[in-house]
Amino acid sequence: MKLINKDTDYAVRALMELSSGGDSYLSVKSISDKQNIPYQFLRRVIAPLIKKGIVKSKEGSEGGLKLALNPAKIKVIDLIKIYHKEFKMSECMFRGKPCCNREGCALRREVIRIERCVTAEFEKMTIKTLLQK
Amino acid sequence: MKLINKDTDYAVRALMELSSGGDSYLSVKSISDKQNIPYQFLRRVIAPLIKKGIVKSKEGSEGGLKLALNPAKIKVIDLIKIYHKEFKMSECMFRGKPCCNREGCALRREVIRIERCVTAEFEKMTIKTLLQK
DNA sequence: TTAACTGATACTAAAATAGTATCAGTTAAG
DNA sequence: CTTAACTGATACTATTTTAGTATCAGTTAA
Repeated sequence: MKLINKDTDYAVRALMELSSGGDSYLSVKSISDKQNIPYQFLRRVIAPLIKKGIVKSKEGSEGGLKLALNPAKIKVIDLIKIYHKEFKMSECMFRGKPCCNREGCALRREVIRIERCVTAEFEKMTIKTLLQK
Repeated sequence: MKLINKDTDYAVRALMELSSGGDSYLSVKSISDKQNIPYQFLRRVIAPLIKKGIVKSKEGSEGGLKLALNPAKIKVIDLIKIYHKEFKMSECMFRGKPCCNREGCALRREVIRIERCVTAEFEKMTIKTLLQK
């Protein structure tokens, strides 16, 4: 029943940390220390952000991370989608099989409506808007 | 990432079935057949509904279930709460320990706001409103 | 008496979630 | 030219949640 899992939570916090880091490279270690995030976990969380071009990395000593995008361009909905694969609260699926009741399901139609509203909220939410609060 | 789990889904469908059953007792077996719900699972799902006074049961042969409340009085939010214990999408907890970042967490504040909106929607939704769609 | 029911609960399996460990390769500085 | 401080990649474990099954007991109408 959680909209946000640890991956998304840690990603958001790391990105907020990077936002305040200016143009210099910050090491994953320093972020994990400051934000109290398990180091190895954070490294795994950050990997897809680098692949997606949200974060830039520099290898080697004195290396680290910095933002590749403006904080205003980094939407929370995109982060959620990265760590959930499919952002679908109404996906009545289990072991690949869609629920047999799908088509006529009144509850499902309502959940889809609510989901659209939640998605819209996370669409508006960016690292920048979070920093402003 | 699901707002509704199988327990809630099955409970809603069983309650809709009971709504159209008038004042007679319907057996769990007949509901599970009609709605394609695993029988033993459905029995376990229904147990708390009986305890909470949402459904009335009659034991023995020719026994079964019927609604104890008007469909308009049965809120989906209450069902969700029954099967999730705590309806809290923003509960940054793991193994009983609250996340150390709780107080200053901008993301959490926003998720709480969104949660209030989702809760309000499920508060308005009843078995009756679902039957009308 | 028995078949059709509910009450209660213990069990298993799979998936999601959270966290750890370890291999390798890169780079700046001494 | 070595070494310490980094990232890249991935394999592993543990815990919790979710979904489903099995079984023993008691109740009641025919």
